[in-house]
Amino acid sequence: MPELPEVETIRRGLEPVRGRSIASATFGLPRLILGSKAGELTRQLRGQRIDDVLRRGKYLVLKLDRDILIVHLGMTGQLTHAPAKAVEDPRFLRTVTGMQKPLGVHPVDKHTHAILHLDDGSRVQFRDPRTFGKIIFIVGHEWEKNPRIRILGEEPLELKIPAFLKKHFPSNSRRPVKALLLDQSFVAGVGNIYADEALFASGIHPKTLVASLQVAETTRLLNAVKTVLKKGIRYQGTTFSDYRKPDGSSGDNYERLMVYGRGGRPCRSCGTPLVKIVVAQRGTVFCPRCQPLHTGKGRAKGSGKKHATLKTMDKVRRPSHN
DNA sequence: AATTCGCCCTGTCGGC
DNA sequence: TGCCGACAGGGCGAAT
Repeated sequence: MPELPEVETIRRGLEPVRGRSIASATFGLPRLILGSKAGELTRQLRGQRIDDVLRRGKYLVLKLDRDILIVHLGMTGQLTHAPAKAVEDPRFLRTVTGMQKPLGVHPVDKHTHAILHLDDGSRVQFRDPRTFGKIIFIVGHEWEKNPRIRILGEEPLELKIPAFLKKHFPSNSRRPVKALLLDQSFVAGVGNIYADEALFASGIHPKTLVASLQVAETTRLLNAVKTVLKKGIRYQGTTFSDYRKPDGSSGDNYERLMVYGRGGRPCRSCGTPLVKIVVAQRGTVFCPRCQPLHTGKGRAKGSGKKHATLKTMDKVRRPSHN
């Protein structure tokens, strides 16, 4: 599933379309389009220049000279940029794990739901077999007011941790911490892969209740979020089935993952078999030894030393109102 | 109010 | 070989 590192990699790969104009556009599946209708959208986009390619969370934002086109890749969305003389590569369609990288972009097939024909003869193609993706058209440039964008939390790579924790950490929440990481209104762009990776990297069990997290742990966790996202970007994203870069090739991060997709296999750190469970309705892999579960009760008492949770810190700072 | 659940969708895979 | 159910999961709206 394309998460922040995959969308960022796609954004960077689409740099060459900056300054190009949309000569024509075609759309399939109407239900993937929000803010306009297929036929109308073709007319609205024609002639517009692509001034910038931005990213917010898992959303890719095309800034046009008059309007905004936002793409969300859902589960299996792919955006490829086919040069004018692109060779369509049938191998693109094969499951990718362990295979060679494709040589060209995907063929236009029944899963290709949008094509932007640019003025240099190249094409931007949107393909999405499971159709969880969305194409959002926004008239004018005020895209950040869109409800789906407005509710997003901060960009994890930009936030300053201590200030962020004070302001945005739900210290009373009874949710498991993994659910919080997946909540796009907390931080924007973390999905199932990088949530599991960040929890492993910080040694935190995915079912740990948010309210019982200690300050040191939340700090470690957010640092880990940053680290695993940056690593994902460095290796140009995680391909385990559908994700591709705009040139059609696969990302290199899959083989570098510590836990995601490795249930039952030995922990790369301690050798203990990794365990797969369900948390927040999502498959979740963790190491029972590196990520032990502490309950809210036992932890602060057991050792002689007290560890402050954000909640208890809050109480020190300002007395409770109830 | 906070949290969980059900649903959307289709390719792939294991079992028989 | 072919059929079939289980599974994958981001995000939204409904239910609890």
